[in-house]
Amino acid sequence: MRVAESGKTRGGTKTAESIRAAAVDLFFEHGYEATTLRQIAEVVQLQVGSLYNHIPSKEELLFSIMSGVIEDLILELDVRLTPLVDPVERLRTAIRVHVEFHTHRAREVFIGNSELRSLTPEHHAEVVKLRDRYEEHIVNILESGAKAGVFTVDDPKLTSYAIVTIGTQVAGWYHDHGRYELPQIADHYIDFILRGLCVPVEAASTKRAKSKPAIRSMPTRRAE
Amino acid sequence: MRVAESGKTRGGTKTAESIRAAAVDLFFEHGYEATTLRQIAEVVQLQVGSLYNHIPSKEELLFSIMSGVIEDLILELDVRLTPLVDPVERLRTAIRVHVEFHTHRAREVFIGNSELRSLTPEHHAEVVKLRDRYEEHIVNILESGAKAGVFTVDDPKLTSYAIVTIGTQVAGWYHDHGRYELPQIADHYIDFILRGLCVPVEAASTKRAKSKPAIRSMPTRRAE
DNA sequence: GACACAGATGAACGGTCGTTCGTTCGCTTT
DNA sequence: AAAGCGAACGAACGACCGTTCATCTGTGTC
Repeated sequence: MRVAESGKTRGGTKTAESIRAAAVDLFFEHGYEATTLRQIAEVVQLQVGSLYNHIPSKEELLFSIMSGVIEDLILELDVRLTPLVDPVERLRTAIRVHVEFHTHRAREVFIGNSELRSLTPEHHAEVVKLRDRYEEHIVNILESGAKAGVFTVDDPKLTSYAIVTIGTQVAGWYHDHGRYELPQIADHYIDFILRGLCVPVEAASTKRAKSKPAIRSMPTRRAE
Repeated sequence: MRVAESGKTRGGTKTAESIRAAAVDLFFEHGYEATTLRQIAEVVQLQVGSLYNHIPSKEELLFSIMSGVIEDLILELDVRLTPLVDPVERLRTAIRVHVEFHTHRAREVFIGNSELRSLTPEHHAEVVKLRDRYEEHIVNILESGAKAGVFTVDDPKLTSYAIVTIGTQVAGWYHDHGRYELPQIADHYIDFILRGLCVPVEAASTKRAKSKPAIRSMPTRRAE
């Protein structure tokens, strides 16, 4: 899979881009409030004041990270979903994209999920709007599948919460070269969710899987 | 259901208890790092310095909140699970306890899930150990159910992640007098999860439900 | 070689932070 | 009435915060 790299989609000079990258690392590790502009400056080998040649403020830096990652996610989902029409296949792909994106961009995603309250009211509202727009995609898939009679879903919104959160939390513990391969994880949850929607999984799950046996080992430790 | 009220289980003077309560509110609303001891002092009508007659430090205050809430959760789960032997019934109850506890103690739970990195390494390790102990309970239920042949579960650990996270995120948007009743939410997710484990839900779900029709409306907005 | 200009510098600003501490207050026990 | 003591006070500590700004530097253009 190809997920757009951090920041590739948005412009920015070399320096601005490395400031952003350093901020992502530090915000992820210590949190936005606990991260100092002086720490960021040290990583990018600059004086504190020099940062302001590239960013308007600390809060704007956070906002650009948070809005950027959701925009990329929506973009990626759109691209991957466009050629598909079958609701089951669309849901399967949506889950796969969600899991893959959230693990590939885990640090940014984590920031996006935990630093909302540090935004100004205006930026807060903007990010929430983007997030809503994403969840709407999932709900739409569920509803079109329900209408087609292929999903059994009491309440699309409630169910979408479950689906999204399952995929999101993978980012919390997955890391490369861990015990689980990413496609395995995605398939595991896809099957789990499809069964939850009363889709006969054996027939639907032929795209992948079947190759590897069920895994029994555990990941070492959840991140953070 | 009766969930132990915040702090009831642990001792503490009147003042110490109101400091803890104020801290929970403020940590929840603004985050640990962004919360000032002066804010806490103002809420409990004290001078800043006086707080130190009741707490050893700001970090210890956070730690007592975080460890306390998990301890209460484990306690509650133990109490409710003890009389049950049937794996399906045990899982059903575990999910119900998880959802109910996480909504009743939403503020503390949110703090517990987001402020881990503000703890000292020692406290961090201790909280993680408690969390692991809780998840072990869920895994055990899944494994005993799998052994009994009533659950179909490829990977108990992976599946327990999904189950726990579904129940946890409810705390993020549920609020009293919202569009959803708590038992409805729990039942909805219980059925969803049981189907994911290949348990025939129609036969198993007679305990509750059937009374109200499926709901279609949405909650106003996710919290935070 | 003069000029322009983006970007780096580093000192400084006004604030706020968690924590400490000598002191005082008010209640209980003698 | 005196002594003892937990708790509140309030000023102070040193450290660090995000941000500003006048100044310098280096590179490309004419």
